[in-house]
Amino acid sequence: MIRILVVDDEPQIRRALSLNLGARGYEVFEVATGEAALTVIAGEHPDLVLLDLGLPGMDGIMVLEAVRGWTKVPIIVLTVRDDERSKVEALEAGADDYVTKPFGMAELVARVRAVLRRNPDAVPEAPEVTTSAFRLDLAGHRAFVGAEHQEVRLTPIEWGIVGHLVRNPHRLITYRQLVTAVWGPTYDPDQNLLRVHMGHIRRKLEPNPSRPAYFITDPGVGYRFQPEPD
Amino acid sequence: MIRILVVDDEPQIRRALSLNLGARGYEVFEVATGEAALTVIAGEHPDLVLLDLGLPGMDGIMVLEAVRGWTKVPIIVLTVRDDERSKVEALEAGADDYVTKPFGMAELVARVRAVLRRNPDAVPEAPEVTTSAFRLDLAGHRAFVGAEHQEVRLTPIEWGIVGHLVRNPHRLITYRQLVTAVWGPTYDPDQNLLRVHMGHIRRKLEPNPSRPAYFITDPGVGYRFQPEPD
DNA sequence: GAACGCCGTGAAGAAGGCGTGAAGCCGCCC
DNA sequence: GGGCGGCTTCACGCCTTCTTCACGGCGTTC
Repeated sequence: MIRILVVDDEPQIRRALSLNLGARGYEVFEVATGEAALTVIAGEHPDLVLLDLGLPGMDGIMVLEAVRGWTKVPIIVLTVRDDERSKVEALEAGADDYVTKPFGMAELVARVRAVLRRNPDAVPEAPEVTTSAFRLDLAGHRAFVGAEHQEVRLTPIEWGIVGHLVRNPHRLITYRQLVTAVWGPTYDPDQNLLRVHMGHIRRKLEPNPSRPAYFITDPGVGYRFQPEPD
Repeated sequence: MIRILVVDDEPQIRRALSLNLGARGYEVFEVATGEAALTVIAGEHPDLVLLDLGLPGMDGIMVLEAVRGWTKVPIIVLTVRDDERSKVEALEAGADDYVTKPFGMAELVARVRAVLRRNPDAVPEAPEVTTSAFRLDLAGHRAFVGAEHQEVRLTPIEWGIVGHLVRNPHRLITYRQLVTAVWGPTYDPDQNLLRVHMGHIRRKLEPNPSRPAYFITDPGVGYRFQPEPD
């Protein structure tokens, strides 16, 4: 089921989009403000965002810029502004497509499909990771360790950290990248906080927590996930 | 017994379809308006819908769009309009097939069979879920618990929540997904509301409501249905 | 060898989420 | 009108989780 977030302050527009997209089999969420959009994008990981530019308070461009700091979710901008500058500004800020109101539903749906087609990896994300020590079900938030496949429970923050590392195997992830992925771009916690959580994660998943084999520290930079220990 | 809903405002057409399909062993319902069609589809869950486009008031396309928001029931459109645009419009709106009047009964029956063949999961959509603690008849909205198969009554909202969870076993469903599935994409209730309903559901279905074994909480994210406890 | 920086760990307080009982409200049926 | 069932909200207690702080280990640098 493909999940779409509609961000618009006009209820009748949200309604119309909801009905039409829902009729095409998409699961639709609606929010009216930029702030709420950020929350939902971070929490729900929708497959696509339809974003109105003319929002009260935090406007569409600000949402775009904030969001692009931590996710590549496809975003289609909807707006009444038809001038060249606005288009360039939105696309530069990271929008995937730009639709001016009023628009036909057929056109919008076609663009939605096009953008989703262009980002094929967005939907079928590999939800399972298996190593010789543990198995992670990213989508179902379940983790099993050892030969006995005993289930262990990770907390939401732990899932955030593990998920981000595991989705980028072998890649070095900096502290800041991890922090913005888990807590959002504004948060600036004690440097030690990440270490504490990593400690918890290792204790739950690593066969020998004091000698990490999968979640490797890169001193001074960040962490790295190694699918198979050397 | 495969159940077919006929939606047409002309009584003689309904009659003819009824007779012919009934003779082939299908169970046929008839309604004359789009509004009535929605009610019957929601309430009876027919296995297939024959939908006339030229309805008074709420027309066929509107019915299609409304229906596609919540069910994938196969729909064959019947109409006098033979132009390309109408066909595209109907198929885009979610129709499975398009038949122009006048049509032969043999052809229609063949198309009915073809559409049903194409949607094999539509008919045997497991309307029943059985665990060692309870049995749910999703289609009939009936629930039985314990070894004595005692019936318990769930409210509409409870059926909405349970149904959505149970149709996605093992999958983690976020709060927002559940809320949009039950109350619609606009609704943004007190976070606590879902917890209250989950409490009621657990008290009715779980053997030990204070230690849920089937309807599992994923703290900070949502809920998950586990068909068999570990 | 001492000082420093960085990392991991244990413990403890703070914060927040979750479930629950109770009460209000509303629509419906008797 | 009265009773009833269902939906929603509120307040509260519990428990998990998050966060902070202090400390020890280890390697590097001076």
